[in-house]
Amino acid sequence: MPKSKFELIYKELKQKIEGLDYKYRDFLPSENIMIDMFSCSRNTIRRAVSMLAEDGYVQSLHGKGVRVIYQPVGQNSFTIGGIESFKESAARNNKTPSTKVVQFTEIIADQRIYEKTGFIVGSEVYYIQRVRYLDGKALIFDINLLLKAVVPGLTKEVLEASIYDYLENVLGMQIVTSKRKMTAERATQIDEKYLDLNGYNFLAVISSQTFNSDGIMFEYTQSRHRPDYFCFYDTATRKKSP
Amino acid sequence: MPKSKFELIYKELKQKIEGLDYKYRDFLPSENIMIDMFSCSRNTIRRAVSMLAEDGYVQSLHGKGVRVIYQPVGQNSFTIGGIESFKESAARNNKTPSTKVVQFTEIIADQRIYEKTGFIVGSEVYYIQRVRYLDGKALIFDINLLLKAVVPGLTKEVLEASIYDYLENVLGMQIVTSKRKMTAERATQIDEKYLDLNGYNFLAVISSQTFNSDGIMFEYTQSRHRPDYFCFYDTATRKKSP
DNA sequence: ATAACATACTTGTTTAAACAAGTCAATAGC
DNA sequence: GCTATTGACTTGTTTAAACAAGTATGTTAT
Repeated sequence: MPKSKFELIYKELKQKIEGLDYKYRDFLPSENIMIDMFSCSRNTIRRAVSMLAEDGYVQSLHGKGVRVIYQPVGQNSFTIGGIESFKESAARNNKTPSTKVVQFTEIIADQRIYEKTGFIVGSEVYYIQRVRYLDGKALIFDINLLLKAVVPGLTKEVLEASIYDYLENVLGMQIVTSKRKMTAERATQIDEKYLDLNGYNFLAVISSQTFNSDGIMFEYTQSRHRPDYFCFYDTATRKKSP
Repeated sequence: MPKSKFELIYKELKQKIEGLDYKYRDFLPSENIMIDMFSCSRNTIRRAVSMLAEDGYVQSLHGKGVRVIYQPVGQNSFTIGGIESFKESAARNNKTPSTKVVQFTEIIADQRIYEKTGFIVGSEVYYIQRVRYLDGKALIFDINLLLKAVVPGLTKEVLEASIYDYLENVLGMQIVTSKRKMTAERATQIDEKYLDLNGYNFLAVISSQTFNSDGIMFEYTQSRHRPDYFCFYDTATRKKSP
């Protein structure tokens, strides 16, 4: 699977920053130096560096250089990254995941569902509820709506394993963009029924719409997390305004 | 203030998408067409389009075109955008903002503060607590720590207005990168004392570190929001992995 | 009819070059 | 000693070109 050059450079620089070869407040080698290091053009370097800037790993200082602003993070809560499956996140957070399917039916999207999820009225969708366990504790309650047309042969076994694995490796679908919304909500009776809430009466909720490589929104997910095991990271860069 | 070409194109396309000139699931004009429309090079177009993709406004489909995936959002809660001041967010959400300073002292960063905020031990910092009102309701509790060396002449008047205004327009400082963390937390006694919690016993919390154009982290902020007035949006794009 | 191919599109990657603009230190001139 | 300028760096913007690769639609040959 030959990756593109800028991705390789991006990955290598990222690893060096995470491995503290380049430390917080250090400068990366200048573009001209990196051109020799990686034997590529300036544009390719700049592309890799700008990806690191998007990740909040570095910041470019006009006329001076590119400074590392990455700081290693203390890992006690469950962090949410880019687009990751539950299994991938669990692995990154060094937890053992498991999943129980508690609901698996089909419905037709009506006006109310459209407003909540974005599925066009009349679409046939799977409606799924799952409880996610980390190291044996029921910490996350997932509600999935999946476009039936895009995921025809869905079974309970797939749901207990990983939908993303199935989509990407079996159906060959590529997940590309995910729009997410973060809120905090009171726990419902269903949350209380299925989760180990440990006294909490509220949850951190991520609602997301996922688009495949055809630009079709094929999934709506709501993940309801116990707050003490939840953490969402984000980096923003200021755009010149008015 | 002459902006760069790619920013102008980005802005124009963004407005057309928000104004529904290009609607959900539409394709943008092809790159070659836009080269003529804006009389510029292909790279410049591609840069503007990739910014829209980062915003979750469009998605590129190899060999086919660039599809709009922007959907207008229902506006009942307080949404968080890129890097925005409280005043800017309030304006965008059509609310009248006001601010009360309830604490304004100076402290020296110790080990505990370093671990929580990232300020180097021994730094002199301002410690500020403010209550933020939207349409008269006390909804947000803000804790700010600001590096004194970077913001020398800070006064209570500035805090009641807008720190960002002061930094950008008076001190000429540019805010560039912001690293943020989203969590949900139980309300403290201080929260209960100052906020109209309306029965809620928990809050949505955003903790952020802000870097200026010298790459210096000069601010740590914790914003504690009443959950029913809080919403955080984000877009992620999948990167090819191992 | 159908399969295969050609072709004219689309976006994706990479290189090269030129110029603008910010930073910093050494040097020249006072 | 001090200031001003120069020059050598840095990143930022823009154009141009070539080739790769995915998609759609035609036409051709079976």
